[in-house]
Amino acid sequence: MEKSLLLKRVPFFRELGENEIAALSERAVERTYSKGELLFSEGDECKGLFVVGRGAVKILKSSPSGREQSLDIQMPGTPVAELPLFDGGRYPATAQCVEDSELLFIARRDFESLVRQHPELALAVIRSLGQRLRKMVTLVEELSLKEVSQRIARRLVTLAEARGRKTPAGLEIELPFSQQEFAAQMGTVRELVSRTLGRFQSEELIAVDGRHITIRSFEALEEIAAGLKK
Amino acid sequence: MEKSLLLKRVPFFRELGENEIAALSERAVERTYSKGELLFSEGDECKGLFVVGRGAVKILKSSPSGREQSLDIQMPGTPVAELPLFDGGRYPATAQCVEDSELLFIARRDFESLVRQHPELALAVIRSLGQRLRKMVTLVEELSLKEVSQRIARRLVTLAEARGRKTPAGLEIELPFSQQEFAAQMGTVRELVSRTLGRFQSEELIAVDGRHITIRSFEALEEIAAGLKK
DNA sequence: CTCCGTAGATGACCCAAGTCACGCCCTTGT
DNA sequence: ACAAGGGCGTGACTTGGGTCATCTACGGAG
Repeated sequence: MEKSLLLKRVPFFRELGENEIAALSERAVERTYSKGELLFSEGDECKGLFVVGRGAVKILKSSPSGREQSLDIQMPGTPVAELPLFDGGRYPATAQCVEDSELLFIARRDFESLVRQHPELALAVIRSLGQRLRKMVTLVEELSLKEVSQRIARRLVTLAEARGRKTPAGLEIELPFSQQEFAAQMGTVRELVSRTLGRFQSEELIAVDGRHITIRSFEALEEIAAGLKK
Repeated sequence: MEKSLLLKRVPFFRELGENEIAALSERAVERTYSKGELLFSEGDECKGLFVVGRGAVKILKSSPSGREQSLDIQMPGTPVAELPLFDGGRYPATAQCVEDSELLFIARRDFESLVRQHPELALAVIRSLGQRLRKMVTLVEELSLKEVSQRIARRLVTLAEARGRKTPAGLEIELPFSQQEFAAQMGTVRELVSRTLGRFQSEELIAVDGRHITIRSFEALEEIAAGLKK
């Protein structure tokens, strides 16, 4: 059984010993979803905790007119929905698989009794909520106070820092998602992303080839992100 | 000494017994600030936890151009800055007194040792972080997917629900802050707030008299907030 | 009483960004 | 091989909302 292997990868559960992990993986149920399927919808009652094993899960808000704001994308090893699990409320947003995915599901009561036995777990939950809160604060700041081109520049910069490969031509990065998805993360629409990347390219700040982007002037992007330059 | 009285009012510390409260209030330092003073700035290192005793503290982000996005306003009895206290990071935003205020300050190490002795406190922290996170998610949704008039209508509705007084003319509410501040909370500017309230008034949905607002058609406001109507 | 300083109202203007429409390319499935 | 659909590039247009500049009303200080 590899459930326990997955559980051990979750930063969340690092504090637990072998036997707790084993006990937990007894209780955990494996579920598979295909791309596009919903784990739950905003407003649903929270039945338990999900942990991403394979694939990816997007947390999102959507408007009646069909626009979508992505709040976060959970990759393998991350928990989904620890917030409502704790405060007993409903899911504040919708969760959708963006690829075919395998998840572990841990029923609410199982998780609760686990926390009672291991209060240290609460600290891990705090860390996790804290991270999310910081992300949301940053997002609010960008949506409210920054222009779209600034947000895009900022994103390119952070992507480059996180996983850029150095080459003679510059830092190379791979966009990990479609422009549509990129736009949803930045609170704008596909067209603007396309246009802005085009503009950056014509100004020779970047070179675009499909989802493959070479950064030719990291500094200029940083200035745009900071609002010092257009 | 009334420090302990204040501490007992904090939902946060409800779990503590008499002696812990007493011990904590020994350690807590009273500080007074005048209107406009900063408690700390975004990016500062976190020295400890504040608890609002009197007055009010605004948590905000601001842009170089001078615009301001208010994230939250803390009233008496609420803690400020429990997030960086826990994850050890820096303050994610700035805190400013919006009135002359008295606060308690609890040094980081004191709080930490308290949590070690009383792990239940962690659950209280989780509740508090959770609330904030929910607020931020809602804010992101509004900034990204709703128009300004929708946000304003929604706010009037929630204010009315929370503290509206029924009168023959309709529900009456008192705006608890200036239009400037109101705008900062909704991610817009003063002028738009003024104009929108004016429009609502001319459409006879509300009657405005200074900060005193009478809601004449609650339903219409709800429809606007939901985006069903302009 | 008068003088500021702050809060609010309002009109004129401008522009970022969202919408619509279309065309192109590439992949996938039949 | 072809059709169908998804992802992307682009031009044209509209508009919400932010900026600027006044003007007025009110309230406190001197």
